[in-house]
Parts: sequence; structure tokens; C-alpha cells
Amino acid sequence: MDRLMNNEDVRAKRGKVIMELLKGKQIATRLQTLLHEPAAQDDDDGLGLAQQLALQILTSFTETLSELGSCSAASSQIAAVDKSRKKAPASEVKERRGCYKRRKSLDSWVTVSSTMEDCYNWRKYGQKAIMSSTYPRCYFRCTHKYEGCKATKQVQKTKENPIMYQITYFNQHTCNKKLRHLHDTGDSDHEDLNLISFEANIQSKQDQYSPNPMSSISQVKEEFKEVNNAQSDQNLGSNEAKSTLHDPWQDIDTELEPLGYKSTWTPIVGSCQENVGSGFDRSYEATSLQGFEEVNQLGNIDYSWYFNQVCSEPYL
DNA sequence: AAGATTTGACCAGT
DNA sequence: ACTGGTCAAATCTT
Repeated sequence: MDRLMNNEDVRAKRGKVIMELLKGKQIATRLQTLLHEPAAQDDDDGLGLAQQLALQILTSFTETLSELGSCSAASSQIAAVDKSRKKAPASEVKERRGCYKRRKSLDSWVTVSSTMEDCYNWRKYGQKAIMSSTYPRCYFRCTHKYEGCKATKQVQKTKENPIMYQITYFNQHTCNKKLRHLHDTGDSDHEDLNLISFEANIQSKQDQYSPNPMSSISQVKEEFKEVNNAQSDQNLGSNEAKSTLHDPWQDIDTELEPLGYKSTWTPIVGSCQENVGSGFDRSYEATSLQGFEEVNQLGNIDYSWYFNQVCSEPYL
């Protein structure tokens, strides 16, 4: 087994994570400035630069995720050593339905995000009303479960800010299959496990599944215009139809849901707090360009995501 | 037809 | 007994 990380290492990792996020924020600010320049929006060079900046932001987030991933695993290892573990008795495999080992102590971490989306393929396997919560909790497992990937996540709207999702992840992905969505090039050799690629996540208008990051700024702009037009035509319903995945919360608070399309361009990591969340709301009421610019105020992201290591079992 | 989602049932932990 | 996590049949979507 690799050597365990000491506290020093963990601190160093945290420092690196913060640096990466600050870098991302800086680039996002540049992008925002650029987008405020009318000339840049019509000019190919300007758009090219914007795309480049956007890619840098994504790379920054990717680096961060990568660091956090290793932190997570390392912390699990520490916890595994520190805690006296009680090994559950090996229960015989039952054939009956609903038989499972209840989650007790797994490698887990929590993020708060404005979107349920991330760079992996998930399959929903359950939904539950939770006593202490207004909103139901949805259960997802990795699409590649049967290839041995044990990653799961639970998604729940936050009480304080219902446009935000609290996402609890359990177990790291072992499938190493990042999101390719429906535009599967079949070129798995080119998958960079630590890179969230804009290009790989392009999604056509026909795609019925969950929205994805866009390929370019201009595409985002076009998309935004469409969304705005659709909305001025009227109703959330037609936009919600973009996803076949029924929003379990929409019946509860449809008025709080800006649009089914929001996750198209919302950041997939980090915690977008109240100001950003309400920014999204406002952007829908603005003109398409204003809305677009507000959306790009990534500089307002509050990086108050946090890790919550609850582990008494070693990370495998 | 294949794959994804929904939803009621089942089961473990507290 | 209650609550929450998972299973799997039914249903839906592509």
C-alpha cells in the first residue's frame, strides 16, 4: 500500500487546492471582463480567448478535484488506522430482494452545488422522502456498477437554498469512466481521467438527458438565447422536458426552480451560495446577454465546499 | 430492444 | 417501531 499521508501532506494538499481555486477565480474574472467588452463578443479572437479562458477554468477545477480526490482517499487511510474498526460479521449472501448492508461508515464527502451534474454517469436507483427534510433524497449509483465501480451519491435540495443541491458521494469511482454522455466517440483511449473536457461534453439540442457543460462560449450564448426565447414563449414545462429525469422537487417548489436548463452552465464543483443562486434567478429575467454575463460571474463562487470524512473502513 | 427511471417493498441500524 | 438505503418489477424513453 502507498505510504500514508501525514497531516503535513494534507495541509500541503489543501494549500494546493486553494491555490488552484484562486487561479480559477482569477481566470474567471478575466473572462468576465472580456465578456463585458462589446468588441470581444463579435470578434473571433475575443471568442477564442474566451474559450481558452473557460478551458483554463475547467482545468483549474479539474486539478482541484484531482487533489481533493487524493486527499479524500488519504484521509480515509488515516482514519482507517486511527479508528478501531469493528468488522461486521460476514453475512451470508441472501437471495431476497432488498437485502443489503446498510451504509454505516464509508468513504464519503459532501459538496453543495447548483447542479446535480458532475463528470460521471450516474443511474438513479431510488428516491426517498426524508423525515427531517422538505425535499426527497435521490439515490444514484455509478452506471458502471456491474463493472465493479462502487461509487454512489445522494442528492438532496438544501433547505436553506432550494436551488442548491447537497450531494453526498460515497466511495471513489473505480471505473475511471468520465462522462461522455450521449456523444460517445467510442474513443476511450483519449479519455483523460483527470480532465473535464469541454469538447467531450458537448450536447446536441436533441439530447434528452441531463444538460451538460457547453463546448464554447458562443454555444453558451446561443443556448442562452434559445432558453430565453423559450421562456418568453412561456412555461417551465417545455424546458423541463429537456430532461427525461423527472425533477422530484419540481412539484414542491416549481417557482424556485429557475429553469431546467440551469445546469447547462453552472459550475459543477464548489458551493455557489445565495448570491450566485439568486444571480441565476435574476439572469432569467434579464436579456439573454445580460443573463449570460451574470452567469459568468464565476468570481462570486464561494469555495465553501467541504469534505466530510466519515470513515472507519479503509478505502479500497 | 436496450437502457434508464419510478416506485413500492424489503431489510438493517438505531 | 421508525427511518433510511437498496432492490427490482413495471414503466418509460430512445
